[in-house]
Amino acid sequence: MVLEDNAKRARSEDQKAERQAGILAAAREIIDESGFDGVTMSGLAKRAGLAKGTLYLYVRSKEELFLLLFLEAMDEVVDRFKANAKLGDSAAHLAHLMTENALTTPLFLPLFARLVAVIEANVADEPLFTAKRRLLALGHEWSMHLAYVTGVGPDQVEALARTLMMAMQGAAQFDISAQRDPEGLPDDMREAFGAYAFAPSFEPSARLILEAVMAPALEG
Amino acid sequence: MVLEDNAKRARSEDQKAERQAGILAAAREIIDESGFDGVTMSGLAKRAGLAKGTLYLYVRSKEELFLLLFLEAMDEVVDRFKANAKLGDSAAHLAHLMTENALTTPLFLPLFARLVAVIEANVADEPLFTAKRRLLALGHEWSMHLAYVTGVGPDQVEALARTLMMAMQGAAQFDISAQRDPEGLPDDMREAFGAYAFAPSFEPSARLILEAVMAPALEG
DNA sequence: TTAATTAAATGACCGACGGTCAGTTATCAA
DNA sequence: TTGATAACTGACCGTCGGTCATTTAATTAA
Repeated sequence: MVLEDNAKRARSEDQKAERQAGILAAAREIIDESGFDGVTMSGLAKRAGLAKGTLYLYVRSKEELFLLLFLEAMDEVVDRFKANAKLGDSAAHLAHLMTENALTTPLFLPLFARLVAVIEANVADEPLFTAKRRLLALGHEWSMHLAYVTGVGPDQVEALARTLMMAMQGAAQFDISAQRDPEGLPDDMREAFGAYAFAPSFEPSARLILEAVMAPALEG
Repeated sequence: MVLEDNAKRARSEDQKAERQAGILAAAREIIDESGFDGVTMSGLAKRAGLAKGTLYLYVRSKEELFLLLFLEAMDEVVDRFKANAKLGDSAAHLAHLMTENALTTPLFLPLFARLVAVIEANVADEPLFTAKRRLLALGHEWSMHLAYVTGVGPDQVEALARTLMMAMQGAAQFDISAQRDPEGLPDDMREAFGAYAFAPSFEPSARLILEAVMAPALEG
């Protein structure tokens, strides 16, 4: 289980998994420091203490790397939702939980925003299918818990979950613009960029959507 | 107004505008044939009958080109909504109109999906601000007409418009995956990709959102 | 008509990047 | 100790977006 720091080569499966984890950690560091465009495979190799060729033994492409990071983040979001959302929570509270979960899970929002147009567009088929299956399973888990806490029937929850996911995708997109440093922005642009931050965009929308579906569910 | 086909150089402003229009047209052709990744500046120059350097006299970067294309598409979407949505239309009908407008305006959805993560990320500040101002103005026009046809008050329409735009962004993202040729997809993936096409994703969500906001507006 | 001026057009060139592969060498089993 | 395995390396490649010194068409001045 423990890999020697000075170990030169990863032979066992455990060691290989640790190598990959090290690569993902190095990628997270670079993203924190220089954003997604700051990630280059040469730079990543250097940061992870490997040659560039070695990187490709553990990650098939740059986009697959991002996909792996997103899977981890999505996993965390679903786990937290299952742990925190309780039966009987109000629409407002659920909307708040979803917002907080998404916002405070590192890299979730920026990766979600880039998932389709940037990441999926450049991943080979096989790893894409693998990831997609995992994402669908996670989405299903999330939907099931949502049905449980809201009391929405299994026939309606899929539409509800899809609508919420769509809103979250859109809000994640807007949030990229909102994250821009206001320094150097013209005055009229400052508002235009900042007004679309994730929380004030998503939370009221999620609440509206949840209330619209939960109201009849409670009556019926 | 009429530019000679064999005109070698664009001197007047009209001629320059026509050159740029020709470049945009060539870009549309390439996108139709080979998708967005098929657009390279060398290939575009060849298609437009120009040297690569000349391209950069009319478009400051590849992403600014896409931004210009999106502005045209957005313009068309807003125009069509203003022309087609009438006072008294039901939520279901409005949702249908929005869906059709988005779906049948060439390039609108794929460009919308790429707008933030791909396009904005790589456009210089000045052209970005110019485009953003135009987009905000168009969004405002759209909102005003939406307020008029739904009877939603001016204090609420901004939130409504934002929620709808978020859902449309998300649906546009999903639609990219859904557009993938099912050929060669594993059976279980075929459903997963196809199920998220734009119309069946967006239209019911838009209807739900519109009904939630229009119901109290009609009562009050 | 000709010469001087302007600026549109050109394409060879550059740097950066993602990805590859023939060769090297650490590790382990015999 | 030796041979086999496969983890590792980094020089190299092709592509692409973007630049700029130079060319040349079009316009203006002489």
